[in-house]
Amino acid sequence: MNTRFAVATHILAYLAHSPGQPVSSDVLAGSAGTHPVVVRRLLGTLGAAGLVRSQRGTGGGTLLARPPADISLLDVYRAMQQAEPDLFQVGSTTPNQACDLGRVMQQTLDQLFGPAIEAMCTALAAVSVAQLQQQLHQRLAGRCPQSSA
Amino acid sequence: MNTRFAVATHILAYLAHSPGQPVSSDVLAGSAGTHPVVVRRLLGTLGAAGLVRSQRGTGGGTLLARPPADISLLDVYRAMQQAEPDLFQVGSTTPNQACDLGRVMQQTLDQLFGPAIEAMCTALAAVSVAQLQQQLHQRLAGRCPQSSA
DNA sequence: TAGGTAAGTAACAGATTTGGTTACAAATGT
DNA sequence: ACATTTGTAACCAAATCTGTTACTTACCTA
Repeated sequence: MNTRFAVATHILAYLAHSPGQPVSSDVLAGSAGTHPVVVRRLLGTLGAAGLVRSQRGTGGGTLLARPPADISLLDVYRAMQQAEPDLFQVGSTTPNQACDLGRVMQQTLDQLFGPAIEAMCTALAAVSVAQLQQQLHQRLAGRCPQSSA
Repeated sequence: MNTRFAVATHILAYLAHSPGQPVSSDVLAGSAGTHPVVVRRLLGTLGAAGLVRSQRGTGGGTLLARPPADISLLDVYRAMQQAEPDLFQVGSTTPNQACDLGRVMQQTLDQLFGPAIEAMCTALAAVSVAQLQQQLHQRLAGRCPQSSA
């Protein structure tokens, strides 16, 4: 998998830390260790999925469009998948269409992978950004409440 | 994901079709729609994981090292992961280590993803190559029992 | 033992993907 | 007006992936 999912989650967790306070792509990029444009690309995807809202101009930035408890990792997954459809997909073979075995292999694999992907989605749906933030807060053990990079 | 997992599964299903009968990488490549060397690469990985055995020379080829009922898709997954460790892994961010948030983000993400990956593994473990072959057989509805490409 | 067959493996090429970067237009507040 | 920040397009270097060639090693058979 690419880093997009992880970075997107990172961004959302950061935004959850500053409720009501727009955060610039510069700050987010600094925290996630990437480039502001990369962040803005991801924010575009997250915005299209209705997870964040952005404001241009002075004092602008991005904030969560919903309470962090209402955003699950599955939402993030779906948002990223919308932009890049084969994130968890089983890589398609190009089986020999002349061979019957090859011809039905792809659909059979897809069907068998269905439950596996579904199971993963269920697990992702069980985790909210609020929970993620809480986890982070626990690990931080009080210091560095939100800023510092 | 890359096509390796799918092709490897394809290969195993094909081998399950010809029990006790060594199949050459040429034949397997023909069925999977790829190059014999690609197949041999994958067979090397599968062999290292103890899923297949190969014989060189005339009449040689590869056959399953165990009954297809004793090989799960999780075995395949693990074999491929052995050779390429981050198949389903959550892509690692390179978060700003100066920021406390960045520092704990990676391990927190890993922990949260744990159950999701575990769920997927459980689902994969529930499907055996024998079941896969049976599925294929049903779809083929009788014609093309094993060869033809 | 000679020759053929097939696996094992290294090396390389072309295509694709990915993340980072620059550049610039559009919007928004001061 | 002017500074700030998002929104995008374009491009680059690096990595990755699949296919391919070439060659060695092992094994079987005539």
